[in-house]
Amino acid sequence: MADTLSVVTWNINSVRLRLDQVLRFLTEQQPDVLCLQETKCPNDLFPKGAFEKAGYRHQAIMGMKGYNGVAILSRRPLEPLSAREMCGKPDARHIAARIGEGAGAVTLHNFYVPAGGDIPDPEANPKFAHKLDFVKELQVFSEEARRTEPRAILVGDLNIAPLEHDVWSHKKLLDIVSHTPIETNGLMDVIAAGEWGDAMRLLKPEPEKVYSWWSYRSPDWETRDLGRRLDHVWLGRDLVGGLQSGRIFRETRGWERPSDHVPVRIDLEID
DNA sequence: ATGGTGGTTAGACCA
Repeated sequence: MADTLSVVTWNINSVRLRLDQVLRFLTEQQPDVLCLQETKCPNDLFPKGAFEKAGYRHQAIMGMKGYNGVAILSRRPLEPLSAREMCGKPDARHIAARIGEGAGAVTLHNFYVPAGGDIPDPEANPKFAHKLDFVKELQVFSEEARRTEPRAILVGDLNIAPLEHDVWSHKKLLDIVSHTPIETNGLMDVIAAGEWGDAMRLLKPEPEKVYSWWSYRSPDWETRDLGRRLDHVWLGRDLVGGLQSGRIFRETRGWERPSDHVPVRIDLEID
């Protein structure tokens, strides 16, 4: 019998400040699973009860004070898996869970890759060096996942727009952190190592422009449309064939006091 | 070449 799983990834940039927006989105769209990044919320202050009331009783959270933070909210039972300390730092950039049981189970990984600062030089900018180290570690992780977790899904704010049409101007952004060749090549190596299927690009191949983020610093984001695709859903090789549909909820960027990222959703047949 | 905006949390730090 066909079982469809809907998964959304959304960098919310403070889950407490935008709790009403998350609840509105969940009420309207009712995805099975919502993966959040940049919750900026210690675990003991996470608004668990509000999400439970909305039907998302099953939660795996990994937060810290002030920065970063990831969470998985689910209407289906989930088994929390151990969160990884990427680059040896306990900085709440990964969480994982298993959803479903037996042969139909999938493993879901939610990552928040470091943004990397402004200067695209690892010698001059330790934040960029950290980002490159993180991507290398993601490659090692993906090789392992390909061998041991073929029914895996990797989502998150990866802070890299890997393809030419993942940004508003490929040429103008080649020196801009998130689209430099060292980052985009690194991310393509991660995809190759995991044999991941890039779900949104399977549905909307190049040269269609696809964005999930618009800077706060650009006024008239909607008309100028200087976006980038920083948020990703990747499917392990045993899941790619089940991909049904996807959507990017661009309209949430126009909500009052929005996140600079918008939700990205995929619907997937898992058995 | 620069500065533009936003969140956390109380002066920077991060995006």
